[in-house]
Amino acid sequence: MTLRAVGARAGVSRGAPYGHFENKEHLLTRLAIDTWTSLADEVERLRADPGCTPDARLERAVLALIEVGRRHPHRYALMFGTPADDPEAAGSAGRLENEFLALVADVVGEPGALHYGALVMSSAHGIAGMELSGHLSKEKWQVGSEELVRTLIDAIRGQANGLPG
Amino acid sequence: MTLRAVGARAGVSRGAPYGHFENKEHLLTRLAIDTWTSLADEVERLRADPGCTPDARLERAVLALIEVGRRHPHRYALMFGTPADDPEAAGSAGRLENEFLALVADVVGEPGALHYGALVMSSAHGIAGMELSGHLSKEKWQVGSEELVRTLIDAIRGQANGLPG
DNA sequence: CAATTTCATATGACTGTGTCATGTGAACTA
DNA sequence: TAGTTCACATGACACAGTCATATGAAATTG
Repeated sequence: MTLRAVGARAGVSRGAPYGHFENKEHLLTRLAIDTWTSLADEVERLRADPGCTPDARLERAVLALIEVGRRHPHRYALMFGTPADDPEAAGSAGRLENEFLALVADVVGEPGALHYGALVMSSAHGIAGMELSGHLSKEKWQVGSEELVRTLIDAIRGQANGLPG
Repeated sequence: MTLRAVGARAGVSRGAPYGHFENKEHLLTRLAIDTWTSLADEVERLRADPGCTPDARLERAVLALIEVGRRHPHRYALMFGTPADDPEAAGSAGRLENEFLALVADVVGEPGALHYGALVMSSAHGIAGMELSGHLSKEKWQVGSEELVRTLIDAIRGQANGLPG
């Protein structure tokens, strides 16, 4: 997305955004932060929903992340493309990570939650990325993202419960 | 990387690459293909090494993918950023995917190899991506990529062997 | 050896994009 | 009414991707 395109869509000139943002990267960082925050809000609501098992809640959270990639690929790329050294970006990303951490802890227990949380977060991001880039073709692998998420959660639950410590 | 920078490094002018590549995207696609191919070669050699267990071989293959991300972040981004609709790119990517598939089959058995292969490939990509974007800070998660890879492989092996079908 | 074709590259021009200095008009304020 | 503020437009600059054209060296051909 070019700044001219942003301007055109908003009906203003190309230089107008520079009154509100220091440069293009700052504008993009703002978009990334908003996306992180909105997704964190969604997962937070979802985590408060008592109407399903911890497994199902975690699954829906992971699918929510993947859905952002499907619906807003550019925004999704910004989330993980924006350097994490911006404090506000790191904060909003951390909020989502903490939501995932809590959901994972409900599935695998508190010890090891960080461990499996990192794996779930990374795998979710990887599934989204593979699907986005077209490298997760159903024709090739005969599975879709939804089944992968299911398999992932089953695997870590089994691993965590079967081999404590 | 701009084409002018490519030219400067090669000691030629900015337009010189256009005698060899149709446009910038084609040049970058070529880089992506070379990276896919080189990694597939490396994993193929690794797979022929009889000196370690199937687990260890798969682990080293995943780490090889992550290592590309560490050493050549731009090339890594090109691999999964280049649209997979280019036939040659799809072919070279498919070669690496098949190497992974074979390695995974040695660990979890033939049935379910596609299933777990897709998960391993996606998770590996996700771990690499999280590390690259700085979202896998050891301070936050208290784990590094190496341990995540270990955990991932343990989890899918346990899952595949414990619950057949 | 001379003429010709081929080929990689240089050069200059055009477009599009990020950026900024400056100007302008409207809304708000004293 | 005059001054301040604020968002935006305008025009300019630099740079990147692209292409048409020119040049000069190497290879080929007679």
